Amino acid sequence: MFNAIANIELLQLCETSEQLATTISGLAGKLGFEHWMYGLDLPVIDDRKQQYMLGGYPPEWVDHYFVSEYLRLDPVIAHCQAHSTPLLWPSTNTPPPNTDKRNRAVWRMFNEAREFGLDSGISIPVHGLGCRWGLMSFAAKTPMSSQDLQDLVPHLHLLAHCIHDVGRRYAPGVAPPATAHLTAREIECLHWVAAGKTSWEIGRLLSVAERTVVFHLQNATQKLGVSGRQAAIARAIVAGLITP
Amino acid sequence: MFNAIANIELLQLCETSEQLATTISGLAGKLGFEHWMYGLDLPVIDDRKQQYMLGGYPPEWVDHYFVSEYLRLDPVIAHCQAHSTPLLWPSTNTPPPNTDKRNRAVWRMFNEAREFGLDSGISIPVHGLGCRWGLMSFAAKTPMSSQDLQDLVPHLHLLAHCIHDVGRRYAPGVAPPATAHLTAREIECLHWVAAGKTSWEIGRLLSVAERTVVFHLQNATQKLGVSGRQAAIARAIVAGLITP
DNA sequence: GGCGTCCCTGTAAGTAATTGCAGCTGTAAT
DNA sequence: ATTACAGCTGCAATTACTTACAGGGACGCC
Repeated sequence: MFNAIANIELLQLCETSEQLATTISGLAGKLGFEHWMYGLDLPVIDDRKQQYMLGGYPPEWVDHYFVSEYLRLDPVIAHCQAHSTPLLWPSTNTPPPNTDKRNRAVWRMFNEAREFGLDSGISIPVHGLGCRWGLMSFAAKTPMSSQDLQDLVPHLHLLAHCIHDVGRRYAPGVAPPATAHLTAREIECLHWVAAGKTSWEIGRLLSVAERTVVFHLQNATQKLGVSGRQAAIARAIVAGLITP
Repeated sequence: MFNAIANIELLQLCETSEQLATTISGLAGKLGFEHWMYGLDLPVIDDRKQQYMLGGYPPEWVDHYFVSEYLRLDPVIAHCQAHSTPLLWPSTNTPPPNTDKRNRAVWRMFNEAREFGLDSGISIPVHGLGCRWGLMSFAAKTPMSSQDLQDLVPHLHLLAHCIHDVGRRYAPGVAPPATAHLTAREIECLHWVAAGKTSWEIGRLLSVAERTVVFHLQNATQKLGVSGRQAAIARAIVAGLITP
């Protein structure tokens, strides 16, 4: 029904954001979804500044979403940040959960979404190099059968990740990580410095002079193309050189 | 053929590493794969120290892999670190690529793997919260048809991510991020400090006194439960609070 | 009103990082 | 054998961060 490999190749061919959006719309439509959205670098603090978004929901819903500060409430966001598994949106027939204040707000949010033309839906977390994360959502205007939706899950999940692999190329910010070739010692020093150790302490740990640690960190900082130990830590982490 | 939701639930029920391994073996076997491996926190520098591995290949192959320092050569590793899409291992009938030195080494590696009982295979990158990444591989002793393998891709991809969601709970290291509630100002300051700015510069950017920036960073550091600005940066990044 | 939280600011002493200088060893490749 | 590079070390001056003292203003909530 759905050739994954062919789709990957189709997506890889896209050379602009617009081309990608058109291709995704075609694929999503074929699967029965009128709306889709790809979001990357979603901010924890609620402003629409540095995030990258593709595709879209009805503009009225997006506006309503932001003015209502749903970003902090939305369980989809929370799930996608912390998990890797797809999340099916609550369906209409689910009864409202018990009398928790937050739960009722969430319930209201999904009901409002339906009024804006977002009925059945699924969101897939996408995580990638450099601590970047985002999500890919598919939504249908009319209810879909639970069985149909479940059959689609694996394909949508794979599709989302293929889109992610292409889409993040066009997201602004985050310069190409340019995996600099750091030596083992440099990585070691960065690792400890990211753990909060001072140069002197690292010297003890590695059985070298404090000066030597400074030296390695200096070299690492230069290779990473940044200024300052702190920026070096950030770069090393997003480049996947250290895992603190 | 394969109920994704049921599998997720099956995996979520696992309460130990061993239980998880047994469940995965069952699922992988049902799909025709004798071997599978889940690896997390793969080190860039080649030692088997802090990584977490589940399942396994023939021990002889693993030993050979490490003594040959294939970790640096393996294209699967490189792909999984930088991408989110599955990678099918080169099949037997693929002719050896042109006369590149590295390519020939890679070719030799895959051929050796076949001799150890790893014929057809697929690797799926898994990325998750906190810059952790790893991969999930499935391998069959006997060649599988290209078509069969392609049909399985979406299911294996989803399965890998479900496994990842459960498996990383048992990986050592990395304490639960414990998403501390930082204020907007604190996050803002952390963001700039991760970019290499000094307190004074951030003060200019935010139009506040240098002292105030120090104050916010102090609070943030305390909330993150670490000591030192550098450790705070690392924590904030892996917790997804900032994206530098 | 009282309480909590966030935001803001000052002084001052102590500690750590940054940057410049100069020099040493060992190993691996050409 | 020369070159290149990784690893190692010392001294010194400047800049930046850490910590502990102390304080005020604005807002929302019960």
